Amino acid sequence: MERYDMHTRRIPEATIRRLPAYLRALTLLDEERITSEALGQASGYTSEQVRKDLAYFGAFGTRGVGYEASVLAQEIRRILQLDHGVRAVVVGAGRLGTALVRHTDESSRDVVIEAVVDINPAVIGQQVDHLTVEPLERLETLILERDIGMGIIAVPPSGAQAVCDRLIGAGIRAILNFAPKALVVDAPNIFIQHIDLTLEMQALAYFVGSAAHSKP
Amino acid sequence: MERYDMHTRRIPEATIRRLPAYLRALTLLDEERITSEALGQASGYTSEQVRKDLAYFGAFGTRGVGYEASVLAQEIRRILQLDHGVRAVVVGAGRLGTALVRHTDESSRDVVIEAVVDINPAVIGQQVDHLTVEPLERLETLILERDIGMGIIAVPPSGAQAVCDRLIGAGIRAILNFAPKALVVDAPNIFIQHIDLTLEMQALAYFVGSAAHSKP
DNA sequence: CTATGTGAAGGTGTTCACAGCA
DNA sequence: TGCTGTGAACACCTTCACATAG
Repeated sequence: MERYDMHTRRIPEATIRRLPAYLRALTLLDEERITSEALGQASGYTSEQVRKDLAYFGAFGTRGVGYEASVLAQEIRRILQLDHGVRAVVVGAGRLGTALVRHTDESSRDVVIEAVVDINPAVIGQQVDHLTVEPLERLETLILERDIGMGIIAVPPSGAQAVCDRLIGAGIRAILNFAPKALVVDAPNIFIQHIDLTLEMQALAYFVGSAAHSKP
Repeated sequence: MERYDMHTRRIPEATIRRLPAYLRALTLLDEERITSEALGQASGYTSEQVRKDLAYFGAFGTRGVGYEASVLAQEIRRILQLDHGVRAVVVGAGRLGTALVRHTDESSRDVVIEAVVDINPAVIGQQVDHLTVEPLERLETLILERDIGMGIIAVPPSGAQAVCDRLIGAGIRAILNFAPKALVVDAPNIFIQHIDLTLEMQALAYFVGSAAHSKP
């Protein structure tokens, strides 16, 4: 018999995906206290969603008042594991890979890119921001040595599956894939997020003609 | 009284978002005929999803056989409006904006970037691939003259809302937003897709600890 | 009297299971 | 017989409505 109570239940993925938006809104607003209404407004969701999402993790708010921003932010960081430094490796130091390294250096210090690797001898040894491009062979070693938990795939589609397999083999369980390729994974408990610009734009094309509303 | 029949109903957004993946798989596989099973495999979805998605638009398949690839691909192009050229404008010619122009030039000729604009006089007039960066003031003119239906926002968060408002004012109904900012839209029938790297990575951090499966 | 926390209701999307047709 | 097309069942998510606590 399963429990379906609010607090013992597995957290919905949709909730997890909204938490970072709440965290950013809290930081930008920089208020001491905030209501679910204001937080929703700032992050692009409804007040009910905000309250329900937060309630999965306990009762952080004060009825009639709202939430204490600093407490809430720290709570969200804890839930997302951002409080104990998540380290990532970027595979592929092409245009996209280098752009990612530079991007994450200037925003979000919560997920830190610890290494960049590439298969091309011409780019190995080159400097990308504060990092030196290392050879692909060293992937597993780097993951082990630097306790890396997240892999970011920024290689051409032909190489993506092999990289994915090696990341999983090395113990990585969270992958962000920018290669325009559907990755096959048979291991359990691996979470892959795909970001595919071409697919996004083609889907958007549909709405150029017949459009509907959307949330962030 | 509303109709809930398969074929008169509004197409689910989830379906629309999978169609581009099917289209790519069809192109890559380059077979004459294909089953829902094979198509699902190649695009990362189940055969039932493939069949149900396609069935919204009619019965393209042959029972006991499968689908004719070329017919199916053309059907999907038509549904997504990719058959009559969707044109887009990129706002912001920074690192991300220029990367987008270059990216879409080399893949996907289905959505064509027709113009790049920026507010910074230092970059106006510069060449990005085959395009010349034009001044932001010309945004509305360009959209009108070149019949542009899609806007891509690649400006810093502080300027994103203003750009969004102008795009909508100029008649754009489909927007791809790369600015790390929740955009507020009150006009109806506007579709906005957000791509926010920082939020994606922070959400992924959650799964570094407790992971679950995912689909492309 | 305000804003949270949460059951209940309503929607949307996915999976199952099989009827129906080549 | 094999694979499509599709109701029905199920799971997930969002919205509503309100009891509840400060």
